[in-house]
Amino acid sequence: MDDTQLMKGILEGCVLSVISKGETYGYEILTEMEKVGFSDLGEGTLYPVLTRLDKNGYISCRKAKSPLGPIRKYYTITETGIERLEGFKENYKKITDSTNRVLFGKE
Amino acid sequence: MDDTQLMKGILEGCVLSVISKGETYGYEILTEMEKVGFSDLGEGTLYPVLTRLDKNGYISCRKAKSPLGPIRKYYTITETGIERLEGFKENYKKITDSTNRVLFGKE
DNA sequence: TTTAACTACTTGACAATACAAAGTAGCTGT
DNA sequence: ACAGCTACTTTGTATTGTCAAGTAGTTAAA
Repeated sequence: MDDTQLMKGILEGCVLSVISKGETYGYEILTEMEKVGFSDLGEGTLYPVLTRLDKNGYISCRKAKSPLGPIRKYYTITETGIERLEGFKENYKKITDSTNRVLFGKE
Repeated sequence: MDDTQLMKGILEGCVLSVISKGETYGYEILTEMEKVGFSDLGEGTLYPVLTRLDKNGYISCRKAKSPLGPIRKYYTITETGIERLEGFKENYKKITDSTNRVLFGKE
């Protein structure tokens, strides 16, 4: 009924894209995502994505102390991650092209 | 790992959109969807969507004999379905706008 | 010093849904 | 009789976004 399903799969690509722009950590990604429009992205949504991306080898992780607050986990995109991101972008384009055609009749 | 997740939620909106253009039935929707680019959409994917849309009152159903093959179930969009489709379109735009911003840096 | 507010990450349970696979069944042409 | 097409059903599985609650460090106000 709600559109939470629309987020599926999209989120992973977006997070990977944010990380591809330079080393960053969870909390910062969270604010970055909010800035571009994913306004009510919860921590319980984001952090599992990071864990998954790490486990799949798309990003690598390093721990470091924060100047304020608890320890941070800094993430960097890997080679495989870059490939994955490219693949994702292509697929995303293909699917949204089809969708736009159906929804709005655009070419 | 694969991009099957990207379909989540999108499919429902697309199918609803196809039905909104005029009374139709499952098999025809399947070919229509393939025509616009959802090329390997299986029956086991589409039919549950139709059942769900019907159960939620977004479409209504009527059975009729087919000139060739077994009985067809013809679907029409309802008032609620039209509203749902409008809501979906808005939400879809919002999310893809955000996504495009992250992925391609577009405005 | 206690309290709140902010930073920062973790974990468990839950609901949705795309897809594969297999099955049922009617019709047509060879 | 059989293949091939039309047409819908059902069962099972894996993935993943979200909610809720918890842990924990820092700083500043009360």
